[in-house]
Amino acid sequence: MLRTHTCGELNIKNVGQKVKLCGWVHSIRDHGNLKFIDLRDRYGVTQIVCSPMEVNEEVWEKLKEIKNEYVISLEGIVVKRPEETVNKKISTGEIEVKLVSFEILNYCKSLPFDVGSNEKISETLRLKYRYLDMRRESFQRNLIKRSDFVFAVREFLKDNNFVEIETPILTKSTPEGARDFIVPSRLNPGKFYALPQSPQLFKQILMIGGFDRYYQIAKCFRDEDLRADRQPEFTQIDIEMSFIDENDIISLVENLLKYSIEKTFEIKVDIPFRRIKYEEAIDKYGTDTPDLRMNVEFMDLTEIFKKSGVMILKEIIDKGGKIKGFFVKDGEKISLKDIEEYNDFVKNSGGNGIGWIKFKGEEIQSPFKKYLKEDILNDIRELPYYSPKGILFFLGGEKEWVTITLKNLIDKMKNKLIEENKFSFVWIVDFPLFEYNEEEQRIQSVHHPFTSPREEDIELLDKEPLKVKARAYDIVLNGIEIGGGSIRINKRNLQEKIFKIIGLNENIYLQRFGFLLESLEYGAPPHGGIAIGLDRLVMILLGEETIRETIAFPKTQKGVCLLTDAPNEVEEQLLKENRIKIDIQKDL
RNA sequence: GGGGCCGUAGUUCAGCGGUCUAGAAUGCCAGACUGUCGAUCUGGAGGUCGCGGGUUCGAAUCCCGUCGGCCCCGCCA
Repeated sequence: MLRTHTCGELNIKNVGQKVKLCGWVHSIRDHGNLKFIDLRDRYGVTQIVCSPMEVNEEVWEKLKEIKNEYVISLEGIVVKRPEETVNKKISTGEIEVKLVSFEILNYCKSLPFDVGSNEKISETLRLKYRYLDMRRESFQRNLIKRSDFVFAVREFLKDNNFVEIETPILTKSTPEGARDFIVPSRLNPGKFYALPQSPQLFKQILMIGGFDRYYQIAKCFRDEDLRADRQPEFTQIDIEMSFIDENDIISLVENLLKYSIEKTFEIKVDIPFRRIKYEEAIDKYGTDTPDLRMNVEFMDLTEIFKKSGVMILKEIIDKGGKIKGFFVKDGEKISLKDIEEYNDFVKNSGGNGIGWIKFKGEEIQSPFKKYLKEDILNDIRELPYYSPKGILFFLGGEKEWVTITLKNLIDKMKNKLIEENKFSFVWIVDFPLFEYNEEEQRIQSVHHPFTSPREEDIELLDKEPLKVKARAYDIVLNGIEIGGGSIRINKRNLQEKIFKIIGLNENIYLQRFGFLLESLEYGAPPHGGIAIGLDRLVMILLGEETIRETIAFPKTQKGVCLLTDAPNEVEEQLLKENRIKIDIQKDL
């Protein structure tokens, strides 16, 4: 070992010891005949002190060569700092190491950005020099927290009898769902593997193989456009269980999250989480990923405004439209200028504008004031979420448009509506099994085609498939979907029926999923599971705005790795061996 | 496929109703300094204002295109 201690380890108890340290030169403070060097590794910073009185001339001369981010090893004596020079900001602040000798293990060029400061650096540079970015405290902390969190997850699952099993990365393309990344097969010219969008089918097969509790920290790949919370490759905590129902999975995940989050972060997790039905979520929040930190629910105000004399609203109602709205509890947070902005936003979304009533005790302020008689106001005051100094916002029009526009509106007001920054988990349940894809003119699965319908809805499959509910559940944290799962189909005939409903004919589904169908005939137990987006979850727990802050080597929005410059062109020979011809129109 | 924002010393930014011979801070280089920890002080170097074209007597600044980064819609079973 080149070192006896790390740079975060020494304290007053080590005074007098001769130690060896290794690390990066964090900063040098040169006072002429007295130099301080902060030596850093991932455990902390230790101050090295040296003066020409204390070291031999050769060492003192060589010290002049050292610059920031040089890697050095050194030997020295731990000494107590003079009382008035103790640094309370660092764990090693009570001591310093008096230099005896040192060695430069490697030099460092002039840096593209300052590793020692917390200054915001453009992400382009951070990604190109990721190894320097990683030396910075904030990003280092993120990766360490992620590691700790994953460890806690494994610990919990191990304690609960789960077996961690790896599934293939080179697997079969199944065109349902996201676009696949494909890999040519040299041994099978013209054929391709696909990278897994998730280990879905393998984990079901594992259930059939008798591993009734499986998990994996699984890499998944989807060739779709990137977002702040979406990367082409990402990691899921993938779980599957046999002989269980929805409540077992939900309760397992609640306990898993409580254990792992409380162990890793200073965050309290209260379980069980609230459950909201899909339809209710859409109706009250305009989305199936509601952010319950905002204390806001949409209400149908059509009946109330029917009685008002406001012509615009009356016309909307007569045409079959709806009036929906919501209260902002603390109306003082919203200025007339803000309302102006919201009004413009609604107009840009295709509406006439936003209606509003600001309550000030008995008084009100509203563009519709003269049409709002006491009985209507009294009805409004009876509504849930009313507060004497709140504002009611409302909007009329076609029901779905109203809901979506209200949802977009509360997103704009988000920072005024979130009262405390907590972590708000919610389950969304009772999803429909299918939805209609207008573009492709066909029925498709809301989750995936292996999701089981509710027992009581099976008879609806033939006549009214869109009314069938799924045994599926999504988990949402602060308005972001962090996971989802379902009870799966474990009977061949039901699975075949679902394939047919989503428009796969027998030839196709046998070719794509024949192996699954066959396995279902060999004693497939009832089973189900869930997948939790690890990068996203950690992102939220860390308070980060992008998933890239939780991934060591992420890609840019164009899917490029700025560190390695992937993707790149490959050797002609490799293309030949894989029987691939490139067909790109080169611009001239 | 579409919409928006951004691109100026190594870095973070200012300048953008045309005059800039492009500034600041920090970093870098040289020198001074025995208690600093964002050390301090003195001096210095450092820029094809992403790239290409246009308008203009004159463009970092206005216009068009292009490249790159970010955010969003579509897409993500």
